[in-house]
Amino acid sequence: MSSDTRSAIAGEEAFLAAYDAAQYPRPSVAVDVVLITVHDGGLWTLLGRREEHPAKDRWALPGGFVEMDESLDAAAERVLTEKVGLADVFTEQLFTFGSPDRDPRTRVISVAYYALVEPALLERASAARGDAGHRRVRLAVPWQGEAGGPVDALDAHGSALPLAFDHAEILGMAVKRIRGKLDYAPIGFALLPTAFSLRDLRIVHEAILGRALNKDSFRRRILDRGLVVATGKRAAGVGHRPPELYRFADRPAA
Amino acid sequence: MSSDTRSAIAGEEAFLAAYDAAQYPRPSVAVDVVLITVHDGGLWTLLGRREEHPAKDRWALPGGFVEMDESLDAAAERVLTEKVGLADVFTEQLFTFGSPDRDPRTRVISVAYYALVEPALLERASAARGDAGHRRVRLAVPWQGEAGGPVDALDAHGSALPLAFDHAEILGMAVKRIRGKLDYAPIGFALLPTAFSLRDLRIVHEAILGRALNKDSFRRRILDRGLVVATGKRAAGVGHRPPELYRFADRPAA
DNA sequence: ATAATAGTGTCTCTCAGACACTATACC
DNA sequence: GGTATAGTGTCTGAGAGACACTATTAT
Repeated sequence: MSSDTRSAIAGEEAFLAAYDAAQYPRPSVAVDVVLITVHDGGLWTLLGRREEHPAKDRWALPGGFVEMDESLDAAAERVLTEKVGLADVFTEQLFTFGSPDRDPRTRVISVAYYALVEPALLERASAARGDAGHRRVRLAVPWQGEAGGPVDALDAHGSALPLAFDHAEILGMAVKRIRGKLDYAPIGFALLPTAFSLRDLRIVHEAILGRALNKDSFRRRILDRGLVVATGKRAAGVGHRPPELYRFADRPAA
Repeated sequence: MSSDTRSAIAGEEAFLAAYDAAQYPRPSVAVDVVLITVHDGGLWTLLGRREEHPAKDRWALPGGFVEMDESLDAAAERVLTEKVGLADVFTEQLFTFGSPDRDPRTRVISVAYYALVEPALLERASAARGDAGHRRVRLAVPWQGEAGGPVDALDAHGSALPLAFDHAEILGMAVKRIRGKLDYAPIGFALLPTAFSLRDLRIVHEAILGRALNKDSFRRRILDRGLVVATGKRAAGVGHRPPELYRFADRPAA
C-alpha cells in the first residue's frame, strides 16, 4: 500500500468519525407493497382498514417503516412476511412517493413495491391472518392502456373504498407498470399456479391489460416464444374438452 | 358536519399533536441526477470530482439532500438549477437506491432521477459553471439490450473513471430505463435542438440503443407515427445533399 | 346428441429489414 | 463530374388478427 493510499484512508476515517448524522432534519422512509393477484377475470389487491390515526377507517396498503440496517428490498420482504404472511413472492420496486404533505404526521417518503402472487396463495395468507384486517379487494381501473392515474378499490357491492394517503395513486402506478411490463417480461406466470392452461394465462393477461385478447394469436405468440412447456397432463372435470396444462419454462416441473 | 365527523377530526388532531416524529431513527434522503446527452454518436453524462470525504477524488453524480418541505421532483429540479445551472429539462424519477452501506457516513437513501438534455445546452451549462468541477464524460455500456448492470464513465483517454458510492449502478439503471422507454415514448426529441434531420434523430436512437438501426425503416417508422413535422427548411453547408429539417410535432415551431 | 371449449390451418394485413434506384448540394 | 448523403419504390419475411374447421370431454 502506498503512503498516499494510507493517508487518504486515514483522512476518510477521521472525516467519518467527525461526521454528525443528526445535523440535518431527516424524513421518515416507509415501504408500501401493492400485492396484485388475478381472480374472477379481474385484478385484486390486499388492503387493511386503518384502526389508528392518521387516515383512521380508511383503507391502506400493507407497509412499514424502513429499519436503519435493512435494504429497501429487505423491508418490502419483511412487510410481506410480517403483515401478510407471504414469502418467496415476485417483488419489484415500483416508484417512490414523496410529496411533503402526503402523510399528516410528519414527512414520510414511501418507496412503493409491487408483488405478484397467485390467487390461492393470497387467499390462504389472507384467511390465516384475518385478524390483521387485510382484505382482498377488487380494483377498478378508470383508464385505458398506460394512461395512468389513480385507481379505485371496490368493496363487495362495487362501491369505491376510501383509501388512505396517496394509495390510490400508488395502486394506479402499479397497474400502469404491470401493464407495460407484460409485453416483454414473463410476469403472468407469477400470478398462476405451477400448471395452468393457456386459457388461464390469457385470462391473466386480459385482466392485467383490461381488454380482451385474440384467442388464437395469443396461443401462438406464447407457444412460439417458448416460454411455456406442455406438461402432458390435462385439466379434468371442466365440462368440456379438457385443455393441456403447461408450466413456465424456467420453473422446474412440480 | 355530523357529530361523528367532528369527533373523528378532533381525535385526529389530538393524535397528531401527540405524535413524536423523533421517536424512530430515520435515514437521510438524497436525490442524484443522471444527466444524459448524446454527442459524437455516444452517450455522455455529467459528473463532478468529489473534493471532500467520503469518496474523495472519486466522480459522482450531481445530487443533494431532500429538504423537509420540498417534493422529490422539486429536489431533483433544485439540484439541476443549483449544481448544473439547467432549468426546464425533461426529468423523470428513475429508481431508489437504499443499501444500508452505500454511503459510509450514515444511512443515505438516494432517489435517482434521469434528465435528458441536448448537447449544446449541457455544454453551455457545464462551461458556465466550470468552477463546480462538473465535467461531461462519455459512457461505456458493457452490456447489450436491456440486460442492465453497472456502466463505466470514461475520461478523455478512454480509461474508466473511479465512481463514488453506487453511482455506476445508477448510471446503468438510467441507460437501461432510457433504452426501454425509447420504443414507445418520444424521448429522443429531448436530446435534440428544435429543428433536426432524421439522420440526427437516428444517431440519437443508435447511441441510446447501442446498436446500428436500419436507415430506411427508421425513417418510415418515425414519419408514419406522425411524431415529427417537416419544417420546410433544409440544413446548409453539409457537403452533400442537405436534409429536410423536422420538428417534434408537440413542440411549437421555433 | 348437444354444449362448450381446445386446438389447427390458412388467409390477410401491417410493419420492419433489405436493397436498388433516383435526387441533390458541395467540392 | 465525383462524392456523399437524402429520399423513394418494391420485395420479402415475421407476426398478429380473423375465421373456418376439427377434436374431445361432460352432461
